[in-house]
Amino acid sequence: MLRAMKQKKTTPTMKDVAREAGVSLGTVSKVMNGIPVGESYRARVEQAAQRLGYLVNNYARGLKTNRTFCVALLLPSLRHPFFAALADEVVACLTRRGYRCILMITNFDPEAEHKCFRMVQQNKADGLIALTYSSDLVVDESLPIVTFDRHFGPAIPCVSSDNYCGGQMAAEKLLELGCRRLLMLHIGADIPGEAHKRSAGFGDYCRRRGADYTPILLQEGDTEQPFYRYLEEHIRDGSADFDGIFCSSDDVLLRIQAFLEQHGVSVPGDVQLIGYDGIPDYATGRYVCSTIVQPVDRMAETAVNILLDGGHAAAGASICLPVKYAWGGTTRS
Amino acid sequence: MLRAMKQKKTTPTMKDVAREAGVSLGTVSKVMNGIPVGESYRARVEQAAQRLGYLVNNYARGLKTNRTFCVALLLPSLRHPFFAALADEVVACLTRRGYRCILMITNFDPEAEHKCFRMVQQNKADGLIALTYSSDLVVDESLPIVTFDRHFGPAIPCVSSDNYCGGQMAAEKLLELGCRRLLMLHIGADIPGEAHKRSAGFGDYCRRRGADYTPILLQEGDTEQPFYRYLEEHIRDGSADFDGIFCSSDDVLLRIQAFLEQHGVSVPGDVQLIGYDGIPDYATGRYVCSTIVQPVDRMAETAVNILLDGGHAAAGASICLPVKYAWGGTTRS
DNA sequence: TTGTAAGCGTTATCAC
DNA sequence: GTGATAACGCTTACAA
Repeated sequence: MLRAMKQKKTTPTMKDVAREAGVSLGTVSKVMNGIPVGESYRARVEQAAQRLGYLVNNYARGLKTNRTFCVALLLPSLRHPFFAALADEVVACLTRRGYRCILMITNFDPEAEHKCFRMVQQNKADGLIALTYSSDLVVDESLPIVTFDRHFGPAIPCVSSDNYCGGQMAAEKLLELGCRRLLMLHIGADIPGEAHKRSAGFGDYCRRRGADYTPILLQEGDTEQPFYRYLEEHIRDGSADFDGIFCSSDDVLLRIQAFLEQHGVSVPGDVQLIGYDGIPDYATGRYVCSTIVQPVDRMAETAVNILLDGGHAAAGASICLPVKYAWGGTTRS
Repeated sequence: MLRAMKQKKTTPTMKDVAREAGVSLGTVSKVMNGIPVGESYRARVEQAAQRLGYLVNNYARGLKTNRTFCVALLLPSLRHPFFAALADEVVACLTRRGYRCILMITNFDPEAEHKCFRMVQQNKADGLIALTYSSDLVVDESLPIVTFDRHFGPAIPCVSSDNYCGGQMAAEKLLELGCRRLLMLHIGADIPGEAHKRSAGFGDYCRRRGADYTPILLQEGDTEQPFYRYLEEHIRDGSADFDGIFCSSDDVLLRIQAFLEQHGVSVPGDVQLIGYDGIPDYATGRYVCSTIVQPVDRMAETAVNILLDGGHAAAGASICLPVKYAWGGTTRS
């Protein structure tokens, strides 16, 4: 197989296919786009394309059509399994629908978030799915956006798990399991989003049932020190003033659990714990603690569907997806 | 604020900026690309761009220049923290260098991988970073590629942690900690990549030291049943025939540990365990087990650098980055 | 230096 | 139904 002269390393274009197939440019375009065309023509074009290894150039197409089949996903990090799972599912949904995903990681940095917004527009992504903590999301109105857990005004749909209901479920479960003095440990309660509804649901339920409960609310970015201080002050010789705790997320729970056990309090013997998120452990596939499970897959799918189908029609729609309680060892069964 | 007639929702183009600034198209282009231009012109163009909220259209630019500042990342999944961490770091590196990242998830499906390769070319990504299990990677020669852990011929650079050395370190450590009858549990040993060197290093070290060791090698995709069967057969009344195990990854270790404890064998009291990967637990920030730590950040950075700078120069370069041992509770300290 | 114009690879609007 | 042809928004010789 001699190939003496270095082929000009130029990928084949529609023009090449047209020449190869002996048809015109427009015809090739039609074939590539599934637009009806004479059967014999279609065959010749497809063969020619095959022979040449032709693939349509998405950049050229995007320039013409203003559709890039590309959606940007903005997340704070991938180090947290909840975010990772979300990304995994979003990419899967987008792929199924023939879209690509540009992944952007902000590390919780508002400036990085703004840079990303700019990049998204510049890159002509067809839409943006964002889970962000910055309070001001400034981006062109014409760009379809869907957020997770965060409200940016009525024009921007937000999908989340049913945090309020989840909070209620946690309270209900703890009471049902015999807890009488409840604690609620919430970090990130200042964010004007969905997540703070977890504590609202929990509190409302307790109040309605006349249950004894103490909320400790911390701001996003705070240290969890106040939690530990409180626990310390309310534990005497391995016996605690409380017997049930609802934590605003599983990772908080895990740290609290370690702290309790370290102080001679047994879980779930003395104190029962329920968290929020419900991402299975990667090694065992089991939940790491008793928890309110967010339907990550449905959240991802819903976000993608709203973004792609809803257009601006679904604007203002705030979707809460149902959660469920799952046992994971930190409550009695 | 009256805005009776719906503005034509068209984003400003260079032409608009040129008109607004009273200069020519080419001048605007030069300004946007940092090419020297009269100071007064530059100022006027920049102001005009600002006023109009102009951003250069990357798709049009890419069409002209054949550079998209976009790199594709191909991973099997994001549900495994090692992959997630890798993705996190790769995106961070790319972002620092002004690149975007198209994330593709294959779920270990070879067909999905092939689809992705096609997409990458079609999308005119500037390069591809891939961690794949399919044995035949078919993709245009002109597309720069870097792999993790996997050799695809001399033309494609591969970055990995120093698996061989890691295997040796594990053996050395276990012997140093007093283990005398070692076990090596490896899954995925059939893949012609880097990871199988973990067991090679372990085995070689044991042999050189005349240490007693038993390897159990499983293929990728196999069930881990043979591991458990072996363990079962070699445990009598909570005492085991072995006192040290090297697992090919942390998640295998975690399952083995659970199994042992379930059978009355204490870790690290009776048996000490060392894994591979070393991704910290997201809740505590600590390693979930004693392990050989892969330098995820350096691996990501190296891959990105080779891809972006090395061009085809670094072709064939196989980079092994140094690992380290870290204690995580499954060995004696 | 700055302006002009020819493409880059598509799609879409026309006459044919 | 098929084939020219004019955009799409930009870069880049090249001319002024």
